[in-house]
Amino acid sequence: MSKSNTWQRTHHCGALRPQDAGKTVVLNGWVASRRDHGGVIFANLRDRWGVTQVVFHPEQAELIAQAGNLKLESTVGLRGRVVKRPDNMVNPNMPTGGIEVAAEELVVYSEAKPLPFTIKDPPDALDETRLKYRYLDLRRPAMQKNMILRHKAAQAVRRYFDEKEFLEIETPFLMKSTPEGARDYLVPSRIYKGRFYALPQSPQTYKQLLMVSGFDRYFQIVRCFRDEDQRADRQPEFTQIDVEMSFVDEDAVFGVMEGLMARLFKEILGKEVPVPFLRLPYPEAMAKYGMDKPDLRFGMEIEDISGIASQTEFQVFKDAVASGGAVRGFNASGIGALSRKDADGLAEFVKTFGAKGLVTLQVQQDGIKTPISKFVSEGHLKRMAELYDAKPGDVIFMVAAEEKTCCAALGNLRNKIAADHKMIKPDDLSILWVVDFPLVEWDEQEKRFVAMHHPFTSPKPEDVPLMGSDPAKVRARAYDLVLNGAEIAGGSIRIHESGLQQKMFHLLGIDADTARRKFGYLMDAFQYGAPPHGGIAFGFDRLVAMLAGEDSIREVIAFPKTTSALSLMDGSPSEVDEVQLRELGIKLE
RNA sequence: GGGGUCGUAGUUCAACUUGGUUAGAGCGCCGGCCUGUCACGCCGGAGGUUGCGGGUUCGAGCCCCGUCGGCCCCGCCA
Repeated sequence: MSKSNTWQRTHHCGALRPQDAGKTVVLNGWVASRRDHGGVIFANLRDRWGVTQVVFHPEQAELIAQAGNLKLESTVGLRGRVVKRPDNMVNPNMPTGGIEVAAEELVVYSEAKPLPFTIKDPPDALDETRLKYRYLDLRRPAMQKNMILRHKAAQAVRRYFDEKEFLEIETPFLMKSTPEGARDYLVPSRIYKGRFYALPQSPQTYKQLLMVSGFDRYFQIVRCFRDEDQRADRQPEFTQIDVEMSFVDEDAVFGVMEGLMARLFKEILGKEVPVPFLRLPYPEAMAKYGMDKPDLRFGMEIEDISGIASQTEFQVFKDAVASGGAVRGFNASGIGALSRKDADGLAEFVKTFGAKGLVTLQVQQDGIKTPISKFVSEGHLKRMAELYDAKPGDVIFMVAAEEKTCCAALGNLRNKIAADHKMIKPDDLSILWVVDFPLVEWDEQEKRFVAMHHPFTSPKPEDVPLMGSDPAKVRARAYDLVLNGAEIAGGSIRIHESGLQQKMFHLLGIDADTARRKFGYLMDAFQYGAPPHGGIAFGFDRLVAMLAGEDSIREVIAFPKTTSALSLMDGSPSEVDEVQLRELGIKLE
């Protein structure tokens, strides 16, 4: 059989069952394993559908010789007869374990060199090795499963929006660089030297313009680019489910998105998700959970005890309150005794969020054990314990700092304690809207207000008068969707009047000239009949990662980059020819 | 930009408290044996610029400085 001809398979490697016994079949696949017994030889053939055992019998000398030379991960074609295995040889761990294929003819399409690592789950290779040979890593069943799940989620999204009369419309990847937001990836223009396109951080302005065009109900599964530092859940390019609707308020957007989430969980995981979702105001989220993406799968709500704390003789507490900060904490109920080492570790942890230290109260049968007993009377300690409703076996964690630091330290500590003490049951689900975000926040470095969401987010109508007098108090018509403590979507009802948009730019310290130069097209568009509109964007990679039960979005992206934005496989970014640079009019320093 | 952690055979790891002879093991690879395994088994063998550069030392995988790279985190991410 010539190698140039690919045998056309009759079945894939996960298909055959005992009822197929007697059929002559052709399989194509990779040699996943080979077990040479000196006489009989077994091999497993793998493709993306499954694995099938092939058996070579010693009577066929030529075949046996071929099989004996089979290299792992070579691609082969195999013709043979399906044989039902005797009961004592059935492999119950394989879907195809009831049969094997007795080989009659074998062709090696491509012999594989020894692999840098074994194709198996979990991988026995480091991330670095996996990324360098990503095409091999993707052969692992777990990765294949993730890619299939991602595909299914994308198809479910498309079906859902299509049913709801949304239109999928593509928007440009080469667009105008905009101020605000993340650092842009720039693309030099060859025709106009010295000018640059930017890759979209999101199709935000385009989808708003599509609303002006009358394409009420738009969605797109679209790549976005942000040149910022990476994390387990952040890649330089990532995928959004981008959505926009006209003539809507928050309720209309929430309704459609809750339906989408329910559909995805049902189709992908077979799980029912109760709708509507809880709506938690931002100030409450910050006060109780210390963050705008709270995980409600466990309790340990944060309480402010600045009142009692300032009455104690503990200078750290008194100073914090006196200087306008707070003393807050939460009760890690039932975690039991805390070793010195654990306590030190947790203190180090909160320090990364700016806290100076961590105060612990260990409530025990015979009293309260705390490092601050020298400064705080027994009465005060008891009142604190009461305030946190603490019983023996509980540990109260407290941080004294300015409010922002209290939130960050305690909010993240709360998550860590829950994770460390395995407080989250596998099937628990926490899904909620966080609403009533501030429109802007003060940026100490830039000495100006910056948009908390983005500059096109509408303020609440009743708060518009405050834009001039007390901007920090203005609430936005913005919302985030939070799933198990991760922000998976964010959106808002937008500004659709050029006047209000100008006011917003003014508030952000963007002068009229700059606003016109950067966003003139949007403000112009709003003057020709703009519908009230709003929308949302999902982090599709994060969503898929959660559905797949993965901690890092790298596990659900076929070809991800490293935390330093390198592609270890193809070596990008790379230097380019001098000629290319000259054409673009670019000189390197 | 900052912090933590890691980098030793193709690969995953080890080499101890305190720098000291020839840097070890599993898997993989190569050779041999094996007719029912399914991570087959057994015997033997090859395989090393200890990421890279410099320094300290009689002597460095180990200590110091720099650099490159992986992962996690802070900042950043409208």
